[in-house]
Amino acid sequence: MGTTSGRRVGRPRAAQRPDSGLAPRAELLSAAAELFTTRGYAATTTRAVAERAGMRQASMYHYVSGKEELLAALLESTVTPSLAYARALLADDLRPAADRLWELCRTDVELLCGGSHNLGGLYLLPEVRTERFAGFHAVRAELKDCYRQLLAATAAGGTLAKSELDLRTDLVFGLIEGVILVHRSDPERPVSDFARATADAALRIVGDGRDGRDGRD
Amino acid sequence: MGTTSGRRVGRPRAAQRPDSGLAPRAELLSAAAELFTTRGYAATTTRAVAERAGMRQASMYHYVSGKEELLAALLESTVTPSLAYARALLADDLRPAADRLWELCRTDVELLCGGSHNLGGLYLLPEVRTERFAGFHAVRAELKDCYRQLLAATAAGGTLAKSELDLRTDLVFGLIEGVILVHRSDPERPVSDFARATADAALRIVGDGRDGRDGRD
DNA sequence: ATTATCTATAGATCTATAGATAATGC
DNA sequence: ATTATCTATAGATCTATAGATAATGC
Repeated sequence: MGTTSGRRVGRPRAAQRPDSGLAPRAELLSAAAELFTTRGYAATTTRAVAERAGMRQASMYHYVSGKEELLAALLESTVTPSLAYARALLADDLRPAADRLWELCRTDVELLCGGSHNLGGLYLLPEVRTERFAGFHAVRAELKDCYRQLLAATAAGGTLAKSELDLRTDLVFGLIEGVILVHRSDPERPVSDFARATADAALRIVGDGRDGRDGRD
Repeated sequence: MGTTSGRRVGRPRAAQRPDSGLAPRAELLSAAAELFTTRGYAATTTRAVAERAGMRQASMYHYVSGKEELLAALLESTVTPSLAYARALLADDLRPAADRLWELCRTDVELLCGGSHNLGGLYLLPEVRTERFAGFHAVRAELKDCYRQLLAATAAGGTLAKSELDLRTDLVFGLIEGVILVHRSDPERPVSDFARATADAALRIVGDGRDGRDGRD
């Protein structure tokens, strides 16, 4: 993987820094994650990304085709693990749907807020709405559909008309994604507590009264 | 106001279009609102704003000092009316706090989603976090504090410890602001219904069971 | 020979200012 | 004379490519 040894092929970097242990492409992604989330996508230059990853601006093009590829990769990395987990939960039809929905919410919040960078914040960038990120949007739509199916399978969800079900799905999904903003406003709060509290809130929106679903609190 | 008559002082515009009826500064703000929300702040050029407002790029500087001033003005215009209303509700101590909180949520969603542009979406721009917009942040913090006070005054809120109160305030406030994203995903839904549903959801997060607060539905 | 990097730069912006111009007002 | 606009442009970017260079590999 090129991460291991000390001596590496190719011209040495101009400004060498302590080895991050990451492969160059991963370093670029990490740098982009930080800069895109804190300064915004459009405001971040290729120079800023490359330099933070320890290389010169032009060298970046050895690994990626440009900024767009970085953003696309980051977006998909945010949502793909959630989808995998959501599908597993959907298949596990022994557990009550409300428990599984709670668990999905909790895990999503942990994933969104847990990473070192506020990756979930990338959802919110206006640039993301463009055609270029259709792949991400498709995965996200599937994830939302998992939410809808779980919600429909709960006791409270079963009683709702379709339009009302769609509305509550949107509200729950909106709460989970919007939670990024909340986390931003108080990053001190322990993520695991926060994730549980958000999942509780989500189930209250669904209309399920029970709290403290995992026995704690 | 210069809006009234047909013949106006000064060199005529190069590309004249049907009179929008707005004063030039208002035209600029409206153009900026649309472009900032749909394409993002950093990605929007002064040329794009000016041209959409019907004037050449350089002419914009006759009315504003640059893009930042436009964004600052738009942000404050979004949050100032909410704050005024929140204060009025806070002072009206005859009505139950839960009713007033519900009303505040509903009105905020209407204001955020109701305008022709998705102005609330500006909150989400990463650029907004900078020092330059301290004025906006101050007003927003006051608004959030109104939410906290109303929430604390509800029956359910009165039983909460301080940290739990802060958490629920953040969740409710996050839901209201995040609702912009939900609205984006389905702009067809009638705003007034949506606003009521969101206010219901907010009160469920607070822990107050009652629904359909204004007697409808 | 292969590879990962570098330096240099052309071409395409974008912002903000300087100075000219075409209206109305008096 | 005053005003609102225009055209033109200097200076400051920023992206993406071309071509050179300094390592290891064989």
